[in-house]
Amino acid sequence: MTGSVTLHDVARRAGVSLATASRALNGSPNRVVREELRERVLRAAAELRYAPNAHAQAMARGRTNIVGLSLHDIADPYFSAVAAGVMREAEAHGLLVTMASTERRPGAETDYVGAFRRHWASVVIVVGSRTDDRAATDQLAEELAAFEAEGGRAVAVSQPRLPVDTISIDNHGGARDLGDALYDLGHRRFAVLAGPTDLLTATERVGGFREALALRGAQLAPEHIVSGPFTRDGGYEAMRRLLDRRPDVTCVFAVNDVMAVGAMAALRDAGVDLPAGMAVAGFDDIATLRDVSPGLTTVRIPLEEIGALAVRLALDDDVERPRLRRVGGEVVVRASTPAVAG
Amino acid sequence: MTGSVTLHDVARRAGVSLATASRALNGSPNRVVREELRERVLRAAAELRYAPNAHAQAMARGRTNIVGLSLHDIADPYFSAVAAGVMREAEAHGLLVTMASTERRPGAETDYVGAFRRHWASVVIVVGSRTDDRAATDQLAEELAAFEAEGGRAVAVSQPRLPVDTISIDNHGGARDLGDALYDLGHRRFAVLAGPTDLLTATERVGGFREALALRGAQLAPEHIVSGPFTRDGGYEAMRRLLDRRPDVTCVFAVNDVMAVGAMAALRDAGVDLPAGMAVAGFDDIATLRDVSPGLTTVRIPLEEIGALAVRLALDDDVERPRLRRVGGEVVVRASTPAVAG
DNA sequence: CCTCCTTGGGAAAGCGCTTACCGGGAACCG
DNA sequence: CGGTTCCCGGTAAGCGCTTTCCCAAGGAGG
Repeated sequence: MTGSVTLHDVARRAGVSLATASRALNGSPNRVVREELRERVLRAAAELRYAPNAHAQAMARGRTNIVGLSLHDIADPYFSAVAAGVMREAEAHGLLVTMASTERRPGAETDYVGAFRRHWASVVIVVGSRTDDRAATDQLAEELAAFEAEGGRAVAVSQPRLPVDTISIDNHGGARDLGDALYDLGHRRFAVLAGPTDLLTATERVGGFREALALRGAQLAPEHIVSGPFTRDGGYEAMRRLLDRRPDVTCVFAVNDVMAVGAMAALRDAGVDLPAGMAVAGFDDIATLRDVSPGLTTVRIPLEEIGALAVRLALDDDVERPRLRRVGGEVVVRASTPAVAG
Repeated sequence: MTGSVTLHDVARRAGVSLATASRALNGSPNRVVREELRERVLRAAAELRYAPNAHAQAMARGRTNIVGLSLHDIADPYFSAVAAGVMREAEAHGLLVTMASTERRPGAETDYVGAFRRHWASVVIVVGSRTDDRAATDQLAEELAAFEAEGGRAVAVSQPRLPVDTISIDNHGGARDLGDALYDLGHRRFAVLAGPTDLLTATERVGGFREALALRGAQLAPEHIVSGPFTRDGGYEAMRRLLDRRPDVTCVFAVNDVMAVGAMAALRDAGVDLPAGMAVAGFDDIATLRDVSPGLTTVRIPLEEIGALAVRLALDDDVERPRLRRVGGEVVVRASTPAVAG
């Protein structure tokens, strides 16, 4: 950028040296600037609309106020909720958030963490969950370790096996509780729209649900488990494939709300009456979807709070690290899963 | 950050000077580095896991690859869709997005643009629309002008009166078309949930809708226009207040989808049958809400495309500026607005 | 064999800031 | 009244990189 006003200009206009100008503007520790000079400097800065160069400050100070945030897709309400929490908390601490969307491209997290390293981010938050690609996870772990070795602080959300502070959503427990609740409503024959098989978030939810059913002796046949992307269309397609198998079930658990809504659309298109013809449950309790009709039974996850927690974890300097925080969910029963006769 | 590997380390390990190391890594223009040295440098860099310091590069080069994005609330699907477009396009150009959420706090945009200026962002995108606070707008205009004077490029979305490239959504025309479509379905007596009165996006939509009705001679009494925040709860509350007035209307236009969904919830809670008891229309065609039931009639706005366009506008160097791009919407009629007998 | 050009590496000057460190003057003490 | 402290402003050394400028070496041409 050309022509920007520098501290040099301010100092000259105020008739003081660079050092004094800097001290006047930053109020340097145990160092006083005479009130008169201070005011002269502040006035000059205001008159010139001086804006300190963040890069120069970063170089001189050796640190920044940047939070790097990597997530799968900001348009997905799950991630945008977490991002909102991160941004709210970051703002409260005077931090600026630099965000990168991996679009689920393998290895993208690692690239972005690298970018954040180059920018000397003081905090990096990685939100995601891929379980299959071991090599990619190892690379990410290595990059994060390098980042922390340089003095940065990293937090992973829903991404285990990383050598940093981790926030883990209790997908297993939430799905188990949901399974129990659905059983208690009288359902016995279930199907699951299982999401992507390589996403831990998805497989944990399937696992918890299966466990609940197994304990109660309810049915969940392998052919009643259909996988598919974590999207609306993924839910729609998975539901279609399930319907093709003419399953003898009364209740479908889609492992996230977005898929559940797609599934409901597929059911409607197939002429199934909702909720009477089929009970549908989701997971996450996405705010935007709280008013779908019939109201979607789901597991509420405090997504914004998780984002905020990630920032707080990164900022407090606890001695023993890495730490693991588990965040639980709460079953919310709505109209989409009516009680049925046992 | 301490302990990070610097170019100096790489140069020493490769047995060359800083200059050569830099040239080898960047492939400087009209300047050749002998292949053998080049390889030595690259190998050394890889072995040391060298990551160039972005701030040092910014200082030396006088520019950055940062896009600053300011919006109202990333958790709102309208803004997260635009943000997704910005990020996708930015990524394609090797840019990093730094994002700030104003939470609708007055003057926050100006603060954030200031922060982006300090970071020498090469592009700043402001998404928003506040019409009342003239002083705040002027300050923002001044800040953006200063930013562009320093060589940056700014783009405003839905925010007129700013001395920079602007993308304007045709709210008026979209709402007009929607009004026409609803009229053609047989509706004659309308109400509007008008959104915040200080948001241009909202008032333009009301204006366009009113114009369509006026032209056709349909009714839109002032007491049938209720304002409220652009949120789900805003829609719910506005609808409640409207119902208290026992309006004699067959169709409600909520000026965005999120409000429309809240309104539908309020109608259901009031025992109104949907869509038979009341037609409801929205605006935006939020992707996440495309499967609400009954399907919401709305005006589709290409939000992601608008985000991407903002980046492209900022990057191409057209001579004549500032430019104005108008983006239109398209009416999508779904089940929430059934035809009625004239 | 000498001069002129080309090739390509290195030294060093910044980019804009922070922060030791230095030093002059005033205040205070014996 | 000289010496010791403070107090507070200035000088300058970096932070890690890019890039201009200089210069040595080798090849071509006379």
